[in-house]
Amino acid sequence: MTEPNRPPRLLLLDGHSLAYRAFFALPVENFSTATGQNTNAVYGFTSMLVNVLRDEQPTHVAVAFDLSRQTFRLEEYSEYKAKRNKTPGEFSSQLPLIQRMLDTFSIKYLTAPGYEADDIIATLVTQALADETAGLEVLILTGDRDSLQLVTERSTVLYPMRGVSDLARMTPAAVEEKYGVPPHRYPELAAIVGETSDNLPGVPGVGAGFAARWINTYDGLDNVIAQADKITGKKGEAFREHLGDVIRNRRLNALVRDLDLGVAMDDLVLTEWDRAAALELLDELEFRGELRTRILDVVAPAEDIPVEAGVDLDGTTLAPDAVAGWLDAVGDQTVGLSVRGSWGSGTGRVSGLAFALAEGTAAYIDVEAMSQADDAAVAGWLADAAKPKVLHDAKGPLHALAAQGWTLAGVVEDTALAAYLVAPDQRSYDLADLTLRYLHRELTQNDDPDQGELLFDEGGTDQGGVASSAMVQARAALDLSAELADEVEKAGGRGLLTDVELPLVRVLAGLEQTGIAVDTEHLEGLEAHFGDEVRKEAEAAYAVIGKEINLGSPKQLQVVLFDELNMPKTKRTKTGYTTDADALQSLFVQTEHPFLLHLLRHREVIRLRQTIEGLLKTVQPDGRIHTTFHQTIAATGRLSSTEPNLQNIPVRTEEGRRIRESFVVGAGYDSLMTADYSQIEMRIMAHLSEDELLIEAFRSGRDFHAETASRVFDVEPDAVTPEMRAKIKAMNYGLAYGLSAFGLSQQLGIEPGEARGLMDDYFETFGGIRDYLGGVVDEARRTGFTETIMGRRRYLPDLTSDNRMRRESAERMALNAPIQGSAADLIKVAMLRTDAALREAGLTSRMLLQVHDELVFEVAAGEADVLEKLVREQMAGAAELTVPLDVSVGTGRSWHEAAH
DNA sequence: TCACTCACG
DNA sequence: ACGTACGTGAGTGAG
Repeated sequence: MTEPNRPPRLLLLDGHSLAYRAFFALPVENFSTATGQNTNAVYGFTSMLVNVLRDEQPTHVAVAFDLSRQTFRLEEYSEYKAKRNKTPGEFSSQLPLIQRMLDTFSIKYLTAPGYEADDIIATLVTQALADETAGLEVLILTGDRDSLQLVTERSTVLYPMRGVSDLARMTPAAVEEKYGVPPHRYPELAAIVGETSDNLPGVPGVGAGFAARWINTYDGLDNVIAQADKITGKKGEAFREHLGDVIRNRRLNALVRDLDLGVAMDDLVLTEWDRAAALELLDELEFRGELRTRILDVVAPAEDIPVEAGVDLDGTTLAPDAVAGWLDAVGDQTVGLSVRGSWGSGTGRVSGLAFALAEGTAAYIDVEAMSQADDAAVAGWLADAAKPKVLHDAKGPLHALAAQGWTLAGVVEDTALAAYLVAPDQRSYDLADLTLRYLHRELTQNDDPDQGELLFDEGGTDQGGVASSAMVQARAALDLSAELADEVEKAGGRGLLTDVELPLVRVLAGLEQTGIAVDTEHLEGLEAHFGDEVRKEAEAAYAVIGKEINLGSPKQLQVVLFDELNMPKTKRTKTGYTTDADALQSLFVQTEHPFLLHLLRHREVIRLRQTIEGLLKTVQPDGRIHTTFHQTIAATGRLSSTEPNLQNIPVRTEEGRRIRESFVVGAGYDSLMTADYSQIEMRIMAHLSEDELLIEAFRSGRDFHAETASRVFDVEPDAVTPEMRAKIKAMNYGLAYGLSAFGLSQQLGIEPGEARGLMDDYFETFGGIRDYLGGVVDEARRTGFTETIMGRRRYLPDLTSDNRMRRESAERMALNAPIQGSAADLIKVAMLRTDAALREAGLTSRMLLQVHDELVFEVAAGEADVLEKLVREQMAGAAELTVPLDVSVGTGRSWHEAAH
């Protein structure tokens, strides 16, 4: 299944030239199987192919091969390609393997007797571009420069630069830039210059520069030839002398564009691949490492996996009073549990429960029709920690069950969390997606006996299929947990899952259920205040430009700023020029136009008003906001918060902080307390890098940024100026993001040169950091993933991308993931420890929020001191690092006051 | 639905 | 030559 809106894109590969390049680029001795089969060309070719499939997402693909050396060109010119070494057997033997690989990917490969791969590609390009309505874009991956003549606005050549890893993107502009002639004139130039690899000599002493100049001056090779007499000097002489060669070259390097290949574009559509055959071939070629993973990632997106047979399920709808007996019979078996009903943060109801057992039986209980005895039996079983249960995404069901008055214990697996740890970059962890991806079956009950079926006992009723779909889901969760257990194990994530993520579900459910109290009157007052400001600024802005526009429309703004007011153009975005705050600020510095000030201020206050409106809408009848925390969204391991997002409440400006005044202590409690880790990410950096100076800076307990600044600038700590400190602070923060000199210069408003110098000095001082950061990327490239202190992995296949932007982006992710992810690990552990300690100590105070490095608590009367001590202890002791974990604590009536 | 902008750590 | 710091969520405009 292809995504419906994917642009149609045809990828054509010159199999021969690419494999040939790979053959010489990769050392044979590193690529051969136990049986002595060489695989370097297969490896290199496949690697290029999957990278381009991944980076370019073509919808149609074909690979062209030369059939033999016997082509029409050889017939015309017996010396054609004569200087080429005899194709070594080590190479030829790999071509059939490449073709088998293509078969398993369901990619067509084509040959044509008497013609070369180039001619096949030229023909397909011509076919593809002829049909304007299809709108196919064409990409040609080839190591043969003759194909440059095929470049147009809609067809691009990807040309391998060195070896097999870097691709040059040859658009018409790039061809013109590199050779000085447009693509259709490239073969004219090549005819003059000659092509050594094809044994086609050109005009001696004439290079691409002169050839391009002639072609441009006389408007094409034909005219150059016609007016050859006019060319003066030695080069002109040489040209006239070798005119025959030039004409022959031009004839031979013209690609044939009208072969009868007998294929239509529709035949080249990428379709389902043969997973079993591909795995078998990968095994046979002994491709075990990173390429295997990359292939499976790229060629096997979840939706393309063929659906295998379903499962038989022997299902029962339990009649009233039958529940206890059924659950008794289950004993201590692990049960897949699916909860029907609805839920939100701290609310919900249960309408049905489905249980599935590994042996194939399943049962459904209509909760609304249950007897009292059933209720008791269910309650007992749910609360029994010795009855192991598997759920998918347990936090929602936990809320619903709690609302029903049921406690859930004995959750041994959450398949959403397991799948997240195995591959944290996924967009969704839907049960249906995972079932398809890991179990290769659809998450629906099946009426087709060949595909497995759902059987009901005689007495069973299933109105609308509710019971059967619930049982199918319970079964899917159970089967998935078994399947994912291996994957989790392989990814080294078992400890993290069992000791951190799984128990955290309960803590998060608690936070959501508790919520945080809001002073709605205060919020409403602010809303009115900022509303006034918005109107005032809008009117002032309209007055300046003499008309009313929608200030919230970047498009209308661009018209005003760049067309009407003729301001200098800002940085480009996809659709125009940016109007973000940085750009407006810089425009103001240049033009001092008052419209900009009103616009900026309007943005600021409308934003605050929006934030307030959003918050007011989410206040529940209990006067509190109950956010939802998501545990499987951030690829680094962080939590996220939605409806509303309480992790991005303004704090950086005075006005913004007024919103924090609205988050207040609730009835029955004394105050709010915040506790946050200071410089958690730099401390992790110190721990991971083992940089002695950095560790020392933290152990000293003095101002960290000033301390590091004094080291970099080599001055006494007292002599560190605010400017020096600010620069090093920006540097310290940027480190964990994979900073660039450019980024740092932007941040600080200094010249890139100065930023570069600053970085050099910094890394000179903290050599351990430099070595660590370099090592992280190398290691990740080798293994395919990064790892946090607690072994949380993030896979970054783009580290080997041929696309420079993607590759560098992946490198920055690789730098950041262990830092941000380790910090996430730490605070999760801190939450678990704190939660346990609160219960242990029997305190009434409770945890309300987590904001990445900060925890917010509601403090019960008389518990302030003991709570602070407890929280400090649990947070600081969350991990044993080579540097101390510093926790700072504040208390107050509101979140604002509780800041420190 | 995507692009832009901007809030947080 | 080209784009430029990591990770999120939400509201709005526009196609």
